[in-house]
Amino acid sequence: MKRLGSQPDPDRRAPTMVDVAKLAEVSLATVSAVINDSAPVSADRKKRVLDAIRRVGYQTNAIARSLKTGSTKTIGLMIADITNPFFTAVIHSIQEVAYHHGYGVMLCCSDEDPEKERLHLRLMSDRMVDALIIATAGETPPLRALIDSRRKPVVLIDRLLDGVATDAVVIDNVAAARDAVRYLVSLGHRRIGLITGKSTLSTARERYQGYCQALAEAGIAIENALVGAARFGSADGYGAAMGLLSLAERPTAIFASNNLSGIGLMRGIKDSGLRCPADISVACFDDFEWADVFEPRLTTLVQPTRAIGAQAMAIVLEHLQDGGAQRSAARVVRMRAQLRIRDSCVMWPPPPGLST
Amino acid sequence: MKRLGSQPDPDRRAPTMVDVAKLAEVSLATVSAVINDSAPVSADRKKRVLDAIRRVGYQTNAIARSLKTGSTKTIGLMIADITNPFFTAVIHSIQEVAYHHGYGVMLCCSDEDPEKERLHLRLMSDRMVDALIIATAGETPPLRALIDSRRKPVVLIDRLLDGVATDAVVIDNVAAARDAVRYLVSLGHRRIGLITGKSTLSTARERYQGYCQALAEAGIAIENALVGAARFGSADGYGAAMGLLSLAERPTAIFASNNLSGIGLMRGIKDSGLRCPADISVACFDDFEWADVFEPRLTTLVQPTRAIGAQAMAIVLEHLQDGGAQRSAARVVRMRAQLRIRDSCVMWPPPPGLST
DNA sequence: TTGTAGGCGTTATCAT
DNA sequence: ATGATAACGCCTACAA
Repeated sequence: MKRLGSQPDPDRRAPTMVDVAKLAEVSLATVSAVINDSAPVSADRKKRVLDAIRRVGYQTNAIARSLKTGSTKTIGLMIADITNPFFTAVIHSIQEVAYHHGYGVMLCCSDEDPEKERLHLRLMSDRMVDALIIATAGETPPLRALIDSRRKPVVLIDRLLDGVATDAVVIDNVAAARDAVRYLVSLGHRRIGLITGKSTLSTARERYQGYCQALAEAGIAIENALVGAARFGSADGYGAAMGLLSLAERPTAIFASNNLSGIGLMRGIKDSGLRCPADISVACFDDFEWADVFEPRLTTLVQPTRAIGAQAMAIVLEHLQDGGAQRSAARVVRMRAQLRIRDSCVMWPPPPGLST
Repeated sequence: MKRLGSQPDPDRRAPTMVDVAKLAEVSLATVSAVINDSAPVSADRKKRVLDAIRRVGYQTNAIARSLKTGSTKTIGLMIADITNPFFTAVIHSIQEVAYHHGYGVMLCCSDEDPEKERLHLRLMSDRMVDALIIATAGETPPLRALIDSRRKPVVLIDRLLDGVATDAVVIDNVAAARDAVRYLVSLGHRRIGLITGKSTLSTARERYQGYCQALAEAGIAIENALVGAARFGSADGYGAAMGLLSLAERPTAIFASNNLSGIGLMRGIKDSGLRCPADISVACFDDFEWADVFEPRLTTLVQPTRAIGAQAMAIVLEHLQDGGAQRSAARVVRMRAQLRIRDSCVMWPPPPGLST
């Protein structure tokens, strides 16, 4: 079937610099010079070029430019779980400063699956992103190879990788978890449960460490039965919570070491017919918009999401501007999370005469 | 300062096809043929090429490929508010199917700002994305121009644009809002408040319409005082809620027409010393993971986020595969949202003898 | 089956 | 100040 001549041509070639050059009656080099302001051009010709650009509707072809310059002006962002408001906030911040500096962001979600991460890494690498910011789902050989090749800046966020020489921005997880558990202890709790994440994740390990430290300080022995393994997902969190809650000697407080497991925990408490905080106190990692609008208002550890993203981008930009100058030793920036005390933790044992 | 010879070369050139060809002692064309499987190659030479690829660590340079083929295999995704779990879920779904078909996703957040949207549009357009999926912050001339140029597929999601000839996938907002308000009416409510979004957004307008329809059906006059204007943000929602709640004759139920304004509403109720649902019933648009783990469990309108994303990508892929065949008339796919009844709405007036 | 050569749209180096 | 012209890395007729 023939194409109808009258319809708005769906696929005419996009105008290029040569179209502009022809119309303006100047050389290609001149057009390039005015576009990039890379060489002096007489006012007269400059105006002609600018006019021509407008007339033909010329737009830079960033692909061609990238091929020539070797820079795509886009950074790759790999996130383990885009469903998690913590990451969402970080993405937002990264995308904002990236754009502000003329960079685009290519997003990939590994869904906490190292295999998917591997594949996505390849996709972004092929597309020649200038740098990568990664919240990894767990180390893979290709990731390590990528970092070791030192061909492009890689900055890790949120999760660290052991013995990998690259920059990173994370929070002080042991201090954060310690703060939360210390607080629980200060309220009188002695049987404090923990819901952890996969031990392949540095965050999970560090938070576990913080939990142990706080307990040790208080002279409380750690009981394995009180730490429930989940994988930073709400379904897992639920399972772990149910385990903890059905213990013969139930914990009086539980610390959920990320926000999704916090959901699972709250759901578990509800399904067990228990009430928070009357029957059990809860603190959890990561703050979110809803944390204070329902009952109980949740006590959380709030992470500086905006700063994490901004810092990661700052490091990336620094590398990109140094143009691959010999980078100094890998540096890991540690930020602090802050305990936001609300209503989900109460004294234990409950003071007499307190209504539920 | 000289570069030290011993350090791991930070910026050696990435290997290209010619490096592979040399090592394998074949021609460039042969290498290309095996990489793209675009022509028959003898087993012997194929093996040599594959080996060489591995040995030099060759990776396709998608930029160069794109320049030649005219396709970047990446789709641009513009989202109005990445902080909103609804969009987050849609992004997730889009990115998943995109990846599954070998496409990358370039993400931009307009933050509900048409001006930012304009700028980001340009950024993605320059980078030659193959298609665009847009949850627009409001129409701008460049967006309309982009669509009218018909140079690349554009599919709108969530929000429609008046009189714009392009595909879209949205939900039936009037039906959804009508369902929610009908439900409130069926519970006995007559003074039902509404928190709307910016009237430049089709979703806000349609949801308002649904609200009006349900009221009309029930023979209830609509009172302007009962509809609070917000802009789909939680702070605005809070303001609007406070207005509604301080009315001399307070509504007995409020419908928040998106999730962020729902937060604001719940916060407002709390700050007013009111309780939900005892003092006031609440229903709101968009479901989210936390909606049922706190008190009260929220009654919401759940959107088929996964399907929305998948459908949008399906349309995009269809266009991309047709290779710009004359596309039929713009088609808008309407999906249904579903009312999920939980505990935040109760009968009015309250039956006697009901404890709070 | 394999190789040669031209071009995708830019940028950048060189003469002029 | 301006204009040819050669890359950038890949794909693809076309020729051998």
